This record gives sequence, C-alpha cells and structure tokens, in this order.
Amino acid sequence: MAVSDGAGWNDGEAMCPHRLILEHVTSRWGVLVLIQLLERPYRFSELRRAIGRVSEKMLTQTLQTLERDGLVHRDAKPVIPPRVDYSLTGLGREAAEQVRDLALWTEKRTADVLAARQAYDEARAP
Amino acid sequence: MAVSDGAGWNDGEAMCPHRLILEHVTSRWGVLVLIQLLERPYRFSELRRAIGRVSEKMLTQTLQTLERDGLVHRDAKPVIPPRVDYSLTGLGREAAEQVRDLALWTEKRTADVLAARQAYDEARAP
DNA sequence: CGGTATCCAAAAGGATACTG
DNA sequence: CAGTATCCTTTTGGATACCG
Repeated sequence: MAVSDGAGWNDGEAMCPHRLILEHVTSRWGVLVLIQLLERPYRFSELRRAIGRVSEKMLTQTLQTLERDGLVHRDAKPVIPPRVDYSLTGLGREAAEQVRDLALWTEKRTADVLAARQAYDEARAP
Repeated sequence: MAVSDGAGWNDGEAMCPHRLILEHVTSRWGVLVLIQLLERPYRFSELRRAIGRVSEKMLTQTLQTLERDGLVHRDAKPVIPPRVDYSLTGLGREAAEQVRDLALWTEKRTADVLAARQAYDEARAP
C-alpha cells in the first residue's frame, strides 16, 4: 500500500497540535464546509452541491477530519436509502465564525488585492 | 517542462478570486508568515529560522505570493551582502490579525479537540 | 545573504467502480 | 444516498547546486 491513499490527512509527523488543528480548519475544503454549515445542517450530497467542484473523496475526508476534531457532528439515520446530516458542534461554530469572518474580509478586499497584483505584474513585465 | 516547478501557486483555473485569496492567506506557510510579521519586520533568513522547518523554496514562494497580493512589503537593500526585509502592508495587517485570532483560538481549544479525537478513536477501536 | 533552477519524493486530489 | 476501495494524475514540497 502506498501509505497515503484514501486515508485522509497523514498527520503522523511531530508537529505542535494546534498547528495541525489550524491546518484542518484552514484547509481548502475545511474552510468551505465550516462556512456552509454555519448557515444550517446539510446532507452529504447537498453539501457537495453547495460547495461545488469537490470530489466525494475529499468531502468525505474533510468531514471525517472535522468530525474527529469535534467540530462537526455527524447524524446518520438508519433508513433506506441512507440519510446523513452534518452540523456544527459548539466548538465547530466558534471556529466557523472566525473562518467566515476571514472569508468576508477577503471578499471585501478582493478589489484591493486584484489592484495590487496588477501593479506587481506590470512592474515586472514591461 | 512539468508546468508547475518552481513557480509557486498555479492559480490558472477558473475560481472566484476571493477563494483564491483566502487560500493564499490560509496556506500552510502563509498563515505562519503573516503571524510572524505581525510582531515586527523580519529578514529572509530570520523569518526562516523563526518559522522553522520551512524550505527556502517554500518561503520564497509564499512571500512572493503574499507580496503580489499586496499583503507583504519587500524591501531589498542594494548592499553586499544582500539584505531584504519583509513587513506587512496595511492590507496584510488586517489579514494577519484575523489569522492570528484564529491561531489563538486553536491554541485555546487544543485540549477540547484532543479530547474529542480520543473519544472518536476509542469509539471505533474497541 | 537571498535568492533561482532543477530534480525527485510525497502528498493531495480526482475518476471510476462497487457496496449496504 | 452515502459512502469505500482502487487507480491514476497533479500539485506540493524538500534537497541540492548554483548565481549576483
């Protein structure tokens, strides 16, 4: 086995725990999942559609990591067809609110960043 | 050429700009650079030592991306040996403060997350 | 010192097929 | 529907060598 297929984050290294938590929270899909769940609970496929362009695999991995960290609650109803709802825990809501604030900030400042990029690029491609 | 060596983020895709900015700010090394520079300006090697375990390549890439986004200011003094100081711009400081708050939150909640993980693991490894 | 360029290993991520 | 398992591609990241 190639050690890192299908298992999610590897996290086996010696890194301070809080850096690791920060990486889970700020990870590409973690950010989007947390922000989305801030609105309301979501089912798996619903979440997938809401976020867009995320593969099942990555969404599953992300949700499992966040659940393990105690940020997301997974509620699997024993029905056919299966139904699983994901929601934020109290801890998750705290994290999600901060992440959302950061996301709102980037939206608000997008124009400034884009202008800075243009200036940067023009300065070195004459 | 393998298209993506030595150049930094590829960012060529069609993604909403603010998601991209968020990824730069929350990237593995971006987070740490922003937090460190919040304290004071740093020189390249100084920053490398302060962060620890970051390669020259990744630090260079991260700094260039943040500079291009207008978050970090690069001040290269024309002396021998070269001396380059990095500091936050006004925009960068706004981002850095939010990122730092998130990092402080993870530190404060580390124990809770660790406990959640243990409960999670014990529940499925009997 | 503060980088670039190159090469290579490791990890992330996606497509597909399959299952309860 | 909500996953798992597998295979494969792309991206990330580090080591090394070199340059102004």
